[in-house]
Amino acid sequence: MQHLDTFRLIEAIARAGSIRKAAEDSNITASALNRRLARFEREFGSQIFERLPRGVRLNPAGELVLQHYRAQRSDLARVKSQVADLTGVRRGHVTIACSQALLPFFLPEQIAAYRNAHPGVTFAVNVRDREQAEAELVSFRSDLALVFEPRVLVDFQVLHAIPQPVCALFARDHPLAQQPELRLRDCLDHPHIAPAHKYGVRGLLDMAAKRVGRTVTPVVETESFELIRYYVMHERAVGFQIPIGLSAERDTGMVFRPISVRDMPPGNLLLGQMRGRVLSVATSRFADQVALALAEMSGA
Amino acid sequence: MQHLDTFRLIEAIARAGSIRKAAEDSNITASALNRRLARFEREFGSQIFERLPRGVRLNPAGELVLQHYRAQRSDLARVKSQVADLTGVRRGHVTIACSQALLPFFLPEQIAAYRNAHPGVTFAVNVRDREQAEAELVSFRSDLALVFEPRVLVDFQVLHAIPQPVCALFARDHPLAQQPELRLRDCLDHPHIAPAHKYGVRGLLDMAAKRVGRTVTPVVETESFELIRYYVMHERAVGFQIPIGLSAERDTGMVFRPISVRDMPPGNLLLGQMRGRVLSVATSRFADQVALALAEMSGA
DNA sequence: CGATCCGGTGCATTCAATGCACCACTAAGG
DNA sequence: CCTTAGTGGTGCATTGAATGCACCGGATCG
Repeated sequence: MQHLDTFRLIEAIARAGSIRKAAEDSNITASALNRRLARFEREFGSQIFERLPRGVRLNPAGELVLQHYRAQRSDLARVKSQVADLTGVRRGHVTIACSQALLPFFLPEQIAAYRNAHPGVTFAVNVRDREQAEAELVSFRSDLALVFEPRVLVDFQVLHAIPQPVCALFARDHPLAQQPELRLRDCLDHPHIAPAHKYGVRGLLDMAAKRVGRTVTPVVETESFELIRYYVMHERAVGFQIPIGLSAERDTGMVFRPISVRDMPPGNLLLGQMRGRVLSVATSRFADQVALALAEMSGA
Repeated sequence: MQHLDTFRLIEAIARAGSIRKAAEDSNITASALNRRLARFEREFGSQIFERLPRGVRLNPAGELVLQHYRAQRSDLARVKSQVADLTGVRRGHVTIACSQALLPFFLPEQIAAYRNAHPGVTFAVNVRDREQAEAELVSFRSDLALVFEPRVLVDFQVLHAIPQPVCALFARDHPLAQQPELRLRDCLDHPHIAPAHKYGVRGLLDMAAKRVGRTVTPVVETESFELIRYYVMHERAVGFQIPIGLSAERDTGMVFRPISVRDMPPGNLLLGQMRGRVLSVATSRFADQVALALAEMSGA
């Protein structure tokens, strides 16, 4: 696998922007690395880096090469996983890029359930906003993405989708807890804590507020939904999150209720992979399990 | 590219069925080859050959590995082709598996036209029956297939299809040349020369004959459509072929006419590739050109 | 039972990959 | 305008992985 080693070095050069820095990062001499690159370019038949006075930078050919090797590496992992499956040993590794909402309840439960059945399978969970998640898939850094209301859909192949209404959350003794139906204007009339604009929940809130001639003016704006969940217990404020990121049993003292569909259509939580890619056995089975769990959830 | 070299050797072992034979074919010692294989299996993490008393044979894991590397090699070729495209040099190589009907007129014309525009692109044309053609695509030995009435359609992604009625051909002074509409029974009443059963033309003939209670009883049965074309000039016999394999201008002294659709539905000539594969720039453009030519042909 | 094939292994050799020292060059920065 | 600290690239000695040779143990076939 000498070959993939060279590719790892090429990736390091692209990342560092300089042969010498990359050499240092990779614990080899710059000369050796320089030669590896030169040899690769000679054998490949064309330069893949532009030589700049202050370093090097991938040229378009290099971008293609990088993409090719990432795909190859991922496919090799899939083959290994399938082989492991053949030999009876259920091993594998699953990398997931997901929205924050999945972190507290859904994913831990799903991963634990899967690992209970297949202890040989390991996981990596990367928290990413919806734009980053798709980039992760395209560069093969993640196998699956589970995100709320992703923006771009090129190269994102949807494996499963369930609707998730935006919910308002507040302390149990908050006046809104008495309301039979929760309207958006009521939430906005109270002090509220909202996620940053890059998140899908905020996008839906902004859009819905605009439609009724209001704006979202949070007293606290944050990138952390965890903060939102805990904050509403301290100030008598209204937070926002989708149901999958909430649990009535676990967060006692807090209640959450969906905002009326008259004000806001539900958003979509999407499970997806890179379009056209063949997933490893473990990843594929885990995706099946997650899809099933999502289906049961939206059915119930 | 040390790595792809090892894979070439593994392919040689799989082909030869024995390390020693493969070593001889590859001009290295059996010991070196044995070690390469051992090292690969060690690094890969599992054996890919069963060791038999009289040699070795790929195990299921090996089949997967082979498939993976073939895909990888093909994808690397695509990347190289795209890079060549970037650097302005239009180079590339296109491998086609095709039915015999394409050989005399259609493909030479198409290839010559393409090479006239892009002299850097080279071609390989493999004559294959319809079953072999699909196998060629799956194993990445060919990039495109252009075949008449392929049987299996798994993994065969159709890029373009045109109908082709089976035609009867005979000498200009053959009695059938007077007939206003050509019926199947008339052809079968005369001595006829027909292709072997594995060909689509024969399949359609057999089926149509059965429907009218007749059988195809050729005086000459052959695997060569070239023989058929020339034979009808020597004996007063009826041959069969699809229009794309025939030319009124070029084969003077011979005429051909479609068999009435009342007796036989036209078959399909399909241009296809391996499902899901990304073709090289040259291959993709050539496929576009061929599809266009086919469209014009069926339109006219 | 001998001949012949097979995959696998210890040992000496060789050649490609590496590290070191150094060159030429450029962009900043007094 | 010169210094300095970066950069990519190169000649040379060294080393270690891949190779070839000779050989082993075992299975099949005539």
